[in-house]
Formats: sequence, structure tokens, C-alpha cells
Amino acid sequence: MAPSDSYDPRAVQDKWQARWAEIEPYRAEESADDSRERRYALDMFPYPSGDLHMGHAEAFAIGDVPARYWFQRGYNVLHPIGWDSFGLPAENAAIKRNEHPAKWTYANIETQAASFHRYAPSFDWSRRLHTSDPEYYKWTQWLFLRFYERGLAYRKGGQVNWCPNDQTVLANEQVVGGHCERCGALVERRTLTQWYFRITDYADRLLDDMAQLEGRWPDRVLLMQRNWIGRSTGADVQFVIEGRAEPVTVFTTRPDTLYGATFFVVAADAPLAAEICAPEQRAEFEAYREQVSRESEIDRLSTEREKTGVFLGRYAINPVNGERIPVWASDYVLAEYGHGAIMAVPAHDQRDLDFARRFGLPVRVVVDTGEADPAQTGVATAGDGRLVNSGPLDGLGKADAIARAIEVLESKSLGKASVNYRLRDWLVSRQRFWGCPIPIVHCASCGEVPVPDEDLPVRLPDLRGADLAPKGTSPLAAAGDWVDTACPRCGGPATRDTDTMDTFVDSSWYYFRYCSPDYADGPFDPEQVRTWMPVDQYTGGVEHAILHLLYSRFFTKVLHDMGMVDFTEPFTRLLNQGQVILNGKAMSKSTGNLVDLGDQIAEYGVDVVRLAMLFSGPPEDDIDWADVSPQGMAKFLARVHRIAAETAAPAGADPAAGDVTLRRATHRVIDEATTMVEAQRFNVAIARIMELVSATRKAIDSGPGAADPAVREAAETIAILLSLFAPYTAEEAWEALGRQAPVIRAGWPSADPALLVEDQVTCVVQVAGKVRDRLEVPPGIAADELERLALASDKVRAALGDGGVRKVIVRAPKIVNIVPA
RNA sequence: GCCCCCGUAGUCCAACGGGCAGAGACACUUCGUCGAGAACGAAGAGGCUGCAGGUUCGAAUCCUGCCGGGGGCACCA
Repeated sequence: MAPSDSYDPRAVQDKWQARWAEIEPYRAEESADDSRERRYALDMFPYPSGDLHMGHAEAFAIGDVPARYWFQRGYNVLHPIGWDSFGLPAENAAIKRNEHPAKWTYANIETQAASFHRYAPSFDWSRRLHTSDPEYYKWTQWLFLRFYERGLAYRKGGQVNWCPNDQTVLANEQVVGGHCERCGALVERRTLTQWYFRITDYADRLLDDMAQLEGRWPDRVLLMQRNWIGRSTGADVQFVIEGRAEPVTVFTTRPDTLYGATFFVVAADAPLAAEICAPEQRAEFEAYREQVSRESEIDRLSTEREKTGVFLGRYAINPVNGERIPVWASDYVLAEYGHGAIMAVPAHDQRDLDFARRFGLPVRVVVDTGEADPAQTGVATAGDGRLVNSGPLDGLGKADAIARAIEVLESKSLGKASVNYRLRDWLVSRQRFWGCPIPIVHCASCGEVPVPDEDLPVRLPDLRGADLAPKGTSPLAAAGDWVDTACPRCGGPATRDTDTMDTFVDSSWYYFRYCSPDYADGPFDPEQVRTWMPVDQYTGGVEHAILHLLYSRFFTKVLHDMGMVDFTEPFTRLLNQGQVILNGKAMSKSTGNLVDLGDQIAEYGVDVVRLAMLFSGPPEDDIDWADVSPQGMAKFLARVHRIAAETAAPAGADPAAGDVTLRRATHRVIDEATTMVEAQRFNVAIARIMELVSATRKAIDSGPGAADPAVREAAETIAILLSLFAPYTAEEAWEALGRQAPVIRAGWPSADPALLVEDQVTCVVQVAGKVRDRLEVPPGIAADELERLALASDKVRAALGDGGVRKVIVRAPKIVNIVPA
């Protein structure tokens, strides 16, 4: 009997898909009188690029488990779905096909929605949203305007990252190793005026609030965010530059080493360098600056290459000792970080030391760490030690010296304690069409004017095909009728801002919208958000560790400050699923290293694919599809189905009258599977169900038989536990057992404690750490009784020989270890 | 270069706060059943827990070092 004879996945899928559409078992209830506990399960919403693939299958199988578990527990569950539907691929496809991006986008959404219906995550479809719908992006614009009012959205000119392939600027977070995070092109620098969100105002809170997430988010995500924000504490110190009226401020984390500063470095591309360069050094400096401006981001990032720089012909005065030190320009100092200038302490900073050795500048040790002289070894000493050659700081340790140095600086108004961040403000404007228009109008007499709320949304004009071709400025600029408008303030002629927002703005608040997707008086109904949020479980890929997740945390804090929400972190728990790979390599269309989800489902069915994804290992691990066995999963599901069909005890039969051995197995599995689901170790939970299936099979074949009430109890337990992982098979089995759909509302079983205690357990008796005997004892046996039994064992006495006993360690009822004299 | 995570059977993976190395799956061997199959049921084999030390009565588990794999950061003063 082949599995297909008894269990046809496709027929079962079609049957239940239709039934579920009728009974809507996954609908969240928003009524305030519903007193059930609430849970919010969220999956990172998909971008509609073609159909769903294996990666989606894994992510949504994993994200579905906690949602389904909560349904079984009887909670009121919000498990929504939507699409992150603005973005470049749609625009590129539209150019190629001479269409509107919406056409490609919404066609793909329909394809994915149909695939999702078949894949059957427990979504509440009534809350579906798309970020490219005007009903949605109206509120993205509304939020932009609130940010603008609060000074959190602003425009400034400066050096920005430019992707030559996508023809748009990028945020720092979207440049990875000097390449565009999206398309991989080498990123260039341009000087442009752009819109920013002032995320740096929230740097401290983004860091400090991570305490709330500790242990609930993966460590590596927290670490990456910490690194990205990059807080460092130290001091601002003012140096006078000879011949310049205003002193120049530098930031240092080591004010204790001020007496060791032997030169001063200004970022070569900072205006200050050009300003203070002495005439006789001008030519050399200009040549150097030209060279620096030509180097790519990749060159600049390389730590291997030798330091470069030029002397600017000027001197700075060390504020603590009045020493004259030469001022250099170099590209190892960044114009955008700190103040674009540093004091260089080569003895205690490796970068400064490399520079000093390259250009023959002096090295002066001011912290005696007990290590060899950096000037000789070329290795800067950054550790703790006693201060030397440092006037009033002499003799202090590093930490004390830092504190003392800051005190001295502050008392003389030469500096102050200071904090710097690696994090930069979030550049949000994009020179592309298929995004949310920035709701600002530029008026010759009034300047920047926000579009009034009642005029939102500012809809995209109807552009398509060639009009969208990138030309380095936003395609929106070409829509003359759209661009020309009246100033909302003075009524005079004005133009619309032609940039659109980074799509990460759209996705920074979608999980709020799900709470009240049709709400018309704001981005969300505060009442609904209060009852549903924060999100209890968020599932998605780790690639968003410092993009979407950082931005979303920022948005939530701003909404909190606006009084719109009463919490400060949006996602209580985060799970990053691994990737699906093949033969150790990422799947890729171009190399043909691909497994098609549709093919897999056609061959084995949805449940097999889901189960294979979940059973292959812990959810965080990558899944190599070459290692999984869909056939094995199919075999298991067929076993489940057969057990349900064979179960002969009537529904409602009292399990207490059933076979106690099988009942023990059932309740042990309930207990352990529950623990494993809560610990997010779904592979182990499934293994437990497999054990129960085997035990039930055995009971039917060679035990009390299919008519025993314990078999029914086991079979029903299997169906319910399995409903978290293989919804179709579980529902079909539930029906075969004479129960009424949906199985997802059957209720999670609880283990009977009386059935969890064994009446006999095996106690291992060791002599000198080696197992010598096993005793069958009652679990509640007393330690001294067990010790007596163990010492009385013939095998133990044989092992001990003539020697005496030095010590006996008893851990009742599991083990006795006897240490011979 | 610095930091984090991970090395268990041929393979994917279990093993709770140190206590019998094995739950489950794939592959393998054997047996039974039958409608004779790539079906169903059962049994079995398989290990220096990456290596070397240490702590302990007892270590896959804790500590140190090394080797191997994965990830993050990498001129951020």
C-alpha cells in the first residue's frame, strides 16, 4: 500500500483550504469584551518578488508554530500578513516591460497570496495590508510630518553614499563593506542635499533599552546593534591652532594620554584641512586631497595599506603643557566622526603609531604598562598602567587619570566629558519612483512647507515605462503636472519634493497598522495597539539585524515620545531562522543551484515540506536541503493517518480505563513536547510526537489493540500536537477520529502528573566512575536505603574486591557512585 | 587582527543545574508479514563526544590552551 493510496496530499489540501476559508479559524477578535489572553505572532512581511520560495517556506513554517500553539492554548491570537510592496525591483521590471510598477507588484502579491493559502500559515487574512496602497502610505506620510514637526526629519547637504547601479542615495546601514546592500554595486560618494531622520538623538536609548531584550533576542543581533551604534565615552579637548582665532575641538577616549600627544591630524577631506593649510604646503595638500577623493570606499576601508598624509605647515598647541605639535592631514581620520580632527598619541594608539613611524614623528610613552617601548616594537600599548611624563597625572592608573584629566580640562574650560557614536542619522530620501512620496512642498518665498494633513496622501503620479528610467534625479521630477503645485502656506507657485522615502520607512511601522488595518483617524487605533502590542514573537531573517530592526525600535520610541504608545520596544521576542541551502551553498538562480518550492509541494505536499523544515534541526540553523528526507516525513505522516483511521475506541471513551503503559507515553510526550515548543526547539518536539506514534503503533499491533481508550487518547494527542507543524494531516486525522474541525481550537492537552511518575526507575551503580550494576527501584527511594542496596550488590562487591569503601555518593534515585579506598 | 557562537555514530541532530553517550530521522544490515513493493511491521550494527591538559567521586557538559567551521566588527580617535 503506497502512501498515496491512503493519503493524497493534494486532495487533502484542497479540501481543507476550502473548509478553512469558510470557518476562518484564525481570525483575531478585537472586541474589548473578549477576556482571553492575547498574543501577537508576527512574521517579517514579504517583498513581492515572484512566487514564494524555500526561504519563505522555512520562515513561515517556523513563525507559524508559536501562533498555532497559542491558538491551541485558547488565546486570542493576532497573526497577520501583508506585503512590503514598494521597492526597486518593481520599478526595474516596469522599465523593462514598459508598464506601471503597480502591475508587476500586485500580480506578484496575488501569486504569493495564493501560495500562502495553500501553504496555510494561520494568518488572519482580514488584516492584510500593502505598503504601496495609498490607504497605507497616507499614514507613512502622516508619520513623516510628525517627525518633521518634532525636528526629527530634516534636510541637510553633505557627503552621501550613492549607488551608481540603482541611481539613488543609500543610508549608511545599506552600505555593506563599501557595496550596495541591495545590488552589490560599489558605492560612490557624492555631495547632495537629502532628507534625514534624526536617529542619533535616540542612540543612548537604543543602546540602553537593549537591557529589556537581553535573553529574548539572539545575542548576535544585540551585539551587532551595539557595534553599529558604537557609543564611546571620553572627552572633547580644545587645541589652539597657531594663526587661527577659534580653537579646534577633538574627541578622544583617552584624555589620560594628553601629555603623549606628539602631533595632530585633520581629516584630509574636512573643510578645516583646506582652511588651515599653510601656503607653502598648499600644492602638496591639494594633490593629496585629490588622491584621497579618488579612492574608493574599499581602498579606504583596507586596514592593510600604509598610512598616508601630508604636513599642513601649521602647529597646534597642546592645552595641558603648551607644547607645539605639527598638524597633518590624513585619510585615516574621518571627517564625519567626532570633530574630524584628532590629537595623535602614537605610544598608545596603533593607528597613530603607524602614522608616526611612517613619517618619523616622535613617540612618547605616558602610560607605563610594563610592555616594551612602542617606538621600538611598532606595537602601541593600550592597556592599563601608571601614568608617567604627565605632570599632575603622574602616578595615577588609567581610569583615575581619565577622570582627573577631564576635571582639569573642565576647570580650565579647555574641554569636557563627551560621548560619541558611530551611528549616523538615517538618510531616508531616494531618487526613485516606486516609494512613498515625501509630503513636502518647496516654495520660493516660504521655503520647505509640509503638506497639510487633510491633503494626504500625496499620491504618486501615473508614470510608467521609460519615464521611470533612472537619470540620477527622481523620476518624479519628470511629472511636471504633479511637481507644480500651489504653496499650502502662501498659495503661490511651488514644487513638490520629488524624492520618495526609503522603503525601510514603510516597514518601520507596519506591525502597528495590523492592529487596526482599516483605522481612518490615524496610523493606528491607540486602543487596539494597547491591547495587542508589543509583538510577543517576531520571526524573520538575521539580515535585518541592523536595518529594519533598528529602524523599528527607533520608530517605536518616537511614537512613545509622541504619547501614542505606552511601551518603548516593539518586539518582545525575536527568532532569526536560518537559511535554506543546497549542498553547502546558497541557492542561486544564476548557478542553477535551486530547489523550487512549488515542485517540492507538488511532489510531497505542504505538510511534508513544513515538517522537513522544522524537523531538520533547531530553527536558527541553516537547512541543507540535501540532508533532509521528504520521503521520511511522508512516511511519518502516513503513519499518523493510519493510526487515526484504525483507532476503534469511540470518541469520548474514558482514557482512565485505558492501557497505562501507552497513557504514560502519551502524557510524557505531552509534557516534553510542551516544554520543547516553548523553548522553540521544534525539531525535538516533533521527535517526541514520533515517539508517541511509535508507541501507539505498538499498542495497536502488539498491545491492548485499537479499541483501547488509551489508543484514542494517544491518537487525539498526536493530532493536536501535530497541528502546530503539519496542519493538513492533523486536521484530516482529527476528522478521521470523528472530531469536528478545526483541530487548531481543540485545546492543548495537559499532562497528568500522576502519569509522569514511573513506578520503577533504573538506578546505575558505579564503582570508581564505572558502571557495575543497575537496580530497579521505586522513584521515591530514600538515599540511605539506596546506598544499602548498592553496597549489597554482588557485582559491586566483586568490583570492590578486598579494598574498603572510602566514600559513597548517592543521587537518588538515579545513581550511586562508590569510591574505593 | 579583535569579539561572539559551534565541533557528538556515515549524515541531520538529541542528551534539563556535571550523573548509564542516544530521543527522533536518513542511510546501512537482518528478520517477519502480505495483495510481493522504492509497501507495512520489527530487530541490529555503528563512538577516544575535534585535540591536549585541568577541576571533580564522576565531564559531551565547567576551566585553560590548541585545531577546525560559521558569524560579527575592523582606520570610529
